[in-house]
Amino acid sequence: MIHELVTPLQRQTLSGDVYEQLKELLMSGRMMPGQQLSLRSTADALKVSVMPVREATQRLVAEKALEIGPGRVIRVPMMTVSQFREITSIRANLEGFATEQACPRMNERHLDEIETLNAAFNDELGQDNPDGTRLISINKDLHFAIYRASEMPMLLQLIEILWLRIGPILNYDLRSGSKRLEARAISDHHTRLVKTLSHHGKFVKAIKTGDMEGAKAALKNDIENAAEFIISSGTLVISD
Amino acid sequence: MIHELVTPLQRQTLSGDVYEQLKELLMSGRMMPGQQLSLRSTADALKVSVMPVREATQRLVAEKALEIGPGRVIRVPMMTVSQFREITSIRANLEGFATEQACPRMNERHLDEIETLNAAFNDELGQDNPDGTRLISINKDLHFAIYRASEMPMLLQLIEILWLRIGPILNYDLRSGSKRLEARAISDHHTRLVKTLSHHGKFVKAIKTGDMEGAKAALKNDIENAAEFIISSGTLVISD
DNA sequence: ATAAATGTACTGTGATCACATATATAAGAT
DNA sequence: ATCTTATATATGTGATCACAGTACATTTAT
Repeated sequence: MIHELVTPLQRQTLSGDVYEQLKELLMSGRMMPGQQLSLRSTADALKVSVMPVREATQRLVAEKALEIGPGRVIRVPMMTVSQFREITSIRANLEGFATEQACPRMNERHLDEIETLNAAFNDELGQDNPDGTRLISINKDLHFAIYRASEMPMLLQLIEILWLRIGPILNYDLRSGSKRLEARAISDHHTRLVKTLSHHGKFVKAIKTGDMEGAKAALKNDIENAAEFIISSGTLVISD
Repeated sequence: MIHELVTPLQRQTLSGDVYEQLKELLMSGRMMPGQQLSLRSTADALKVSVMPVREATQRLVAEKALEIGPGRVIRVPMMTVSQFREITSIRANLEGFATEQACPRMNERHLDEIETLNAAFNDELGQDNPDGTRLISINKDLHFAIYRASEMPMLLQLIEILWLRIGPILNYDLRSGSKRLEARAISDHHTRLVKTLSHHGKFVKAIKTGDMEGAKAALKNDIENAAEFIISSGTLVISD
């Protein structure tokens, strides 16, 4: 029978689709901090009514992935250094906890997935001109593959909220950095990025050998080094 | 001119007000797990249009404080034992972290506020018939007074999401418990509750003396004992 | 008497219109 | 030329209507 072959095609709500799209835009850094977005224009761009866009944006505002400025303008939030430090601190704790919970629950499928992602990451890293956006995308998938092994959906949701907030920062830095620095500095930029991100090697290794404490330590190193890199690059707002 | 005398009346959005109201209803346990709510009826009850109620409920659904069941019915979620255990585990970690961060930032004002709340809590506890709802309310204020001292608004928001989910469970147990048990068992019920909640004594004491590790330990004790009490009371869903 | 069909009253979702307000543009006066 | 004022444009918010479902009771046919 056909009925059992085709996808149930249970159509999500339009609001949900719009939310997912905007979320992806934010996490992949296609929107830069401070950028405004209007309900009607994005509704036109997405070929939907304003209604779904309203609900999606309101949800993102609730998650602090967007904010309403003076005059009720909707924009992607700027981030101060202290705010960034706070999130980094929370991440080190929460994602460390997730790693700790994930380790004893690791099975073959998890390890295969992680290994594949790690290989893809190193492949991209070996290219002459590594695609920063792609690196960050794989980076995200790698982290969440580990956290998902903890079998704690609620914990995962909390971590996602944090990533949603730092997503724009990560990629904005990456993109604006390429333009801001002259050619010479760019390679330096990349060198530092590579050095920062390559901590994953130790991280993944620790995960695979079941070294829980080692994995936690490597993860915190990863998070804090990346944060230090972002802060020193000067893309954040100084005022508090 | 009158204009400068009257309250600025900068009215928040109606959606925001409705959200706050529903949030309060949920956290104070006025709605029981499984209870449905319709947009139009609650809109009528609140004397507003369905529009604000829609946005408020959607936000609560996003925070998993409400859920959409089959037929797209909106209801306050049931909670399985494993889900409850997960949240308890996350809470012990996250609120422990908040306490750790709060301790070195404690000043006189914080300590005064905490002391006042602690006194109110013990007063209510000393009554013949302690008001369970009030106890839980003070309990919540006490915890958040401490967490707020951490000066980490983002961390606070994450913890609030967790409390929003367990709020209904806490109070539902308290209310249905009084009816479910016969008179004799009720006093036993209360005795256990008192014993469980009175861990606060040690908790507050540790906070005031700046004993960070002691405070963390007392807090985890508090959370885990309360959780054990809830689980053993049998109000949670067994199926997973 | 039982079961199938139908109707009715709900549900959330999406589109469209009305409104108050803020921002930018342009016209006017000094 | 510059500052003020007025108009126009665009913004989010809220209300209302239309629609596609679902649950349940009533009715009808077997």
